[in-house]
Amino acid sequence: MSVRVRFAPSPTGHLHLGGARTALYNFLFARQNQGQFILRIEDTDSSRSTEIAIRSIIEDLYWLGLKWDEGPDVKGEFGPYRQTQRLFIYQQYLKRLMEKGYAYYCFCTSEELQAQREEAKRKKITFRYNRRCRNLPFEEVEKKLERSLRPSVRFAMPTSGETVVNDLIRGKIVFKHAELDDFIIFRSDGTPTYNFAATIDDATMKITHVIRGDDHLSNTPKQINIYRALGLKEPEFAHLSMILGPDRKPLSKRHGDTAISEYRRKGFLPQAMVNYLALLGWSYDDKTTFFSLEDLIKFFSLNRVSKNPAIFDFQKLKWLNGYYIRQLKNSDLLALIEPYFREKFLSFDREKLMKAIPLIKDRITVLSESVAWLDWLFVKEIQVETGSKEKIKKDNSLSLILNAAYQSLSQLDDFKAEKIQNVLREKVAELQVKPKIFFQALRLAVTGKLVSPPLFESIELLGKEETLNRLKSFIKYFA
RNA sequence: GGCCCCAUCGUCUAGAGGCCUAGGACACCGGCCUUUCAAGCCGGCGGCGGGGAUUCGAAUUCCCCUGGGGCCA
Repeated sequence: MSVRVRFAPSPTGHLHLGGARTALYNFLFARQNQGQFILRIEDTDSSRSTEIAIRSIIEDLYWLGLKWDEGPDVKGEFGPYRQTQRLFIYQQYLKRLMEKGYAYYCFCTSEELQAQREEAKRKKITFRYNRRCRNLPFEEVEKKLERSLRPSVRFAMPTSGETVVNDLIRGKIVFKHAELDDFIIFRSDGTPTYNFAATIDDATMKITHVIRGDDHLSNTPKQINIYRALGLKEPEFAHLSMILGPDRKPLSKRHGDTAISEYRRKGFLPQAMVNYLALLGWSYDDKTTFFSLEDLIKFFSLNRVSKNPAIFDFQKLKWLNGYYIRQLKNSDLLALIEPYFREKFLSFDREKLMKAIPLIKDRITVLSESVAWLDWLFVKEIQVETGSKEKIKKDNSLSLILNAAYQSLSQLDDFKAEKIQNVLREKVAELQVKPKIFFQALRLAVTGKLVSPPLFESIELLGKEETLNRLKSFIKYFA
């Protein structure tokens, strides 16, 4: 039987890092086994689900390069792929469960249940539903229904024995039935609960491997019992541990960006995201670090997925992103950073930007940073960083240096980096100043910054006329 | 509170009884290169949560504790 896995997000917000990793692992597992990867939207909580979120999740998954074989936007024979459109299926299976005696109406009110809860608390025992409605006589059920009481529906769990989950990552986990409750599978408003809907979906979509977050581990015995009650074949389970923030709490907004779309916007590359996420909880061996999606399809395996929760390391992601930026062809990098320049400048010289790429390629770690590295090249008037002048030499050598540089450069016809360097170095020797002082002064006058791309190449790019203009006005106002 | 999961450098991890004087990567520190910042190269710092047990021998197996997390309430 061919492998079928799914990623089943709730469209209540953006695709976040944890979800992306789960999707990635599912995708890899499917591809590696020539199986099917399915996208299912768990939008039963319609109050919090939005169309925008669905679109954004889909967009982010595609951006990461994770394509699915069946989903809301890709037809497949097990659809529909949105839970809100599958209500009729849940009702069908609910009916079957009721007929087989594995589900029953529960007329207990929330007040009654609350009272039970409080009593349990008082007696310091664990609250468990007392199963009062489990064996209601048929006539009584009928009578209550006729009085149009709106019952919920509970699943009749086995009362003894145990359910064993053979988790592909964690191994054997035993849950005693005595610990498990007759949980609600249909609410009194006629909507299915998560555990029921997800299970029926997985079963009817013929999912063979459920790879999902750790937070569902405790739900698994309930779900397995639904499969069994229905006589359906259970899938394999693999539970991934969570991604945590630096404080070891589940990753959330207060730890910084958690949405994939945010990373995309700032200029992270999908290659880096995929590589980083793959390594966050999985490893191939003791040294290999770089993996393309193709590599991962080849090398990924569930039994090398780590059991411990992983703390998200933004630094390492950035480092990886810088690495992938350096691997890019210049023309590709140009295309990627252009949007950031369009956002900042009404118009700019695209040729110039292309030529500037080698100067920043080793320096940027996120695409959006390219603007701060090169803005001086495209503005009419540079902004001199406050306090920067004070950081370089304070005596009057500043004007001396800049005048000398002006003189040399103005006499230079072949305005190329190498030539620029030559004449300036001559000046440095002649004036007997430290190269650092000389060049930092010049850098500040030309770019307005003390940290910039390599100076001579920068000056060449700026062009003779503009360079001289900047020197002149800098001398006038600052030196 | 009940049940469940997890535990190796600050972080991600390698490690499935002797190959471990615990390996790699990020971060950090130092050096080289150098006009700044990077990149690159070289080097350094740094860890098996604690206690028992099994064994000739334990990071590795078992038990307890502690800590973190999840689900249910």
